[in-house]
Amino acid sequence: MDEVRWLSEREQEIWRAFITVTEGLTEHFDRQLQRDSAMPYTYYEILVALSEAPGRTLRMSELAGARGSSRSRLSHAVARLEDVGWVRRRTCPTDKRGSFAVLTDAGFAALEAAAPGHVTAVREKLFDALTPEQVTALGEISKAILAGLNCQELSDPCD
Amino acid sequence: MDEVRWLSEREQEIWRAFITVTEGLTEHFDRQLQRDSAMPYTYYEILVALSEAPGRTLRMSELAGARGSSRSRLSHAVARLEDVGWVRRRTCPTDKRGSFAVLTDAGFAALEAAAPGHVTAVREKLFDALTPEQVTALGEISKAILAGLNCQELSDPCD
DNA sequence: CTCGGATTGTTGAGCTTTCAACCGCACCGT
DNA sequence: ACGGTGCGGTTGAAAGCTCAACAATCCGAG
Repeated sequence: MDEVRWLSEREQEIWRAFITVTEGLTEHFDRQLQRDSAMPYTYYEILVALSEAPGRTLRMSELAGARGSSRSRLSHAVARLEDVGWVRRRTCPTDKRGSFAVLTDAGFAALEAAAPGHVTAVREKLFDALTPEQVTALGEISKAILAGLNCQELSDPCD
Repeated sequence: MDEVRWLSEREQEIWRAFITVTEGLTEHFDRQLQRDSAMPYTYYEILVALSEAPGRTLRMSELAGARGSSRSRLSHAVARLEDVGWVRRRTCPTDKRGSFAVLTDAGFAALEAAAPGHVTAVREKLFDALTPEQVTALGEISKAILAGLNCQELSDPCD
């Protein structure tokens, strides 16, 4: 089974449209947050995750795992967020290898300030562009793709 | 109309799933290309665009505009692609400001070598995960979002 | 013809991400 | 207790992207 199943004309068109959308949306949201709130989208995600956690605190590994971020990336990011005073690190008492990341009041305030603009952008550019049926379909499509993505990063097909 | 239209529980769930998918897919494809063909996805896109152009040649601005890339990004990228010998620059005879980017034979060969793996990844992770109806829906959804994205980067609503 | 503004493309600095190497600590078997 | 294995997290270098500034050229108005 060495044969490549190339994309048909129609599939190519859909693929191009899809990839253009993902790039366009992420760029749009990233720019909006950077411009209005001086943070990249990935940092916004970190602040959100922390704000929803009990005690606004998460282990580094949980924070990394919650979203698909690598440990290294998160470590750098949290270092930067510490510099601007939005996050603080605390050592874990029960496991001295571990680290907690804690959202500071300043960080929470920054998130509160950033949220309206971001949510508005998401609504305008994503939900307002779609019919209710399309929104539903998008949800199901996303879950279907996610299932296929997570099933293995190992090498072999999951079916 | 200063009120923020927050996302409902359901909308949040869909949004999260969608953003996770886009991040997951782009990371997956980027890794695959980097691992198997030593190029990031953005470079792959540049090679594809050039390979489809007449004479495998495009003006820098056309190349940038074809995909949503900034001039700066493209300039850096082409510089790098020139270093590895996949692209060559030529000055434009009719407009001395302009530059052509030309795909070399080595670049075309690299693209031919990279394509099967990439297309296979796209098929496995995207198309195989969806039903035919979902594929159709994804195409329409993408076009709808694109229309909303392009209508203005200026500032004001397009409706 | 000439000047001013717009266009094309490049450059360098700063920031984020990735990759590989690494340290310290926990856990487990002996 | 001891030693190995592996986890949790950090670090530094290299690579890519963004942003702002810039150089060179083109174009149009006077």
